[in-house]
Amino acid sequence: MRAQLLDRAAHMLRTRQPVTLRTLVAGTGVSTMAVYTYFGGMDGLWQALRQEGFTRLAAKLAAVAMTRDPVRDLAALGAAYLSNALESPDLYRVMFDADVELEDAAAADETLHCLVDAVERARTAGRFRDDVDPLELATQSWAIGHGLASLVATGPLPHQALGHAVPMLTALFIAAGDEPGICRRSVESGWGSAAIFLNRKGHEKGGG
Amino acid sequence: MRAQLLDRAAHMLRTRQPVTLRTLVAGTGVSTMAVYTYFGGMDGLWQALRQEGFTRLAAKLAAVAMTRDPVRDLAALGAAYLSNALESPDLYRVMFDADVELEDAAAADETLHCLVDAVERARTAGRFRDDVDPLELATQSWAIGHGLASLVATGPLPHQALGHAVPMLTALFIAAGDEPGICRRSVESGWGSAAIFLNRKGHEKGGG
DNA sequence: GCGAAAGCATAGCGATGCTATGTATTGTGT
DNA sequence: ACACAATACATAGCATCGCTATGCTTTCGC
Repeated sequence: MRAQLLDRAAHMLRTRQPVTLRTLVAGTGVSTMAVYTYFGGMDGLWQALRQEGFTRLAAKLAAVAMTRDPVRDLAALGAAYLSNALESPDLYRVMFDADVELEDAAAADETLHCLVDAVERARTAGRFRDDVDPLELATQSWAIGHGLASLVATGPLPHQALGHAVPMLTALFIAAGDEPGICRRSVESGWGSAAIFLNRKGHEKGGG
Repeated sequence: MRAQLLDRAAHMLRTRQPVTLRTLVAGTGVSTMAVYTYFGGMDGLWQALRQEGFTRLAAKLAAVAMTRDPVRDLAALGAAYLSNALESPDLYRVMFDADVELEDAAAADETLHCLVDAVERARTAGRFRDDVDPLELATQSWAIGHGLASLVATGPLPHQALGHAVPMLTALFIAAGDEPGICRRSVESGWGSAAIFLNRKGHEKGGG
């Protein structure tokens, strides 16, 4: 039942229906009190939705196949991140929008972990300098991804602006010590692994 | 009266009081209808607040003194951007948070204009390559600033994470053709011009 | 000084999230 | 199997939200 309500809330978010206490339970045959027994109120539901968003994101990132090229993997993770943000922009917005700020640092850190790992692999592989702090570079990559995703999801920038991720990540990794030519190829390769979504303008605007 | 309501709304935002139709007019001696005559409703007020946010930001950016070093200026603009976002994080959130998305592209473009100018100056000064698209590089700089500002303003990242802007902008500008050593000095110089706010943890948490 | 129009106050509407109370439904001990 | 306790859910009502309909006051045109 908890999962059913969460799925319904996510679906209503995706279909741009207003998610209110009454509209959420309408159609499920269940009453408003269920929201309180399971989430303790609407705030709890939003919080659970954010957790769900981070969980799905982590799953998407974990599904990215790692290769022998850690820089490529970093770009692939960035592409997966942006792809996920665009698949359900409203859920992505909820993940950062809300005023409730509980245990997000933990969830965000968890999500970032694979990025940190990839940076470490790149460093031990000699692609990045030894003085590169994996957590710092991962955070910077995240900031790039989030900046683009946020600007695109909230309106001001068009879809295709996500393509900026390629030169930005390339610049960041080159500054971390990677060789420019190789880096460019790696990033483009990683980006292409999941960029099908990103290069199409509005692959499915109205959710069916 | 319009300005008074706007200022009060901004103040309530800064002091974390809930901004509702009734709490907004309470204390001003004016009634709820004033909001409708001036803004046409709460949506109009939020929209006006966003406009106000962009206006203040544009003023802050315009107040940055331009120098002979356009790369330094770019970093100074970035620092001003982040400084403004941290001075009133709730207002900054409103600028991008809301579901209302009117004429923001115009306001955002206007705000970005000085960035584009600085990039063009850097290019004509020989700091950047000729094939650098000023609008693209300005947008990328903006994405970095917004990503950091957003992640810090919405919670997950601590204040000091804004310092990531220095290596990130440096990497971006070096990739645009600037000479690494000079670029680093320019960015650090520009960053230092307004970084007093940014390096202090929480310079005035509770608004007085 | 009179009619028109705009600015603002009052009261009430539907909808929101939430809580108090009542009713099943489940689990447990003997 | 039956009584009792605890949890899960439905119903009804509360305060508050943004908004609108209506009436009063001020201001402007002439």
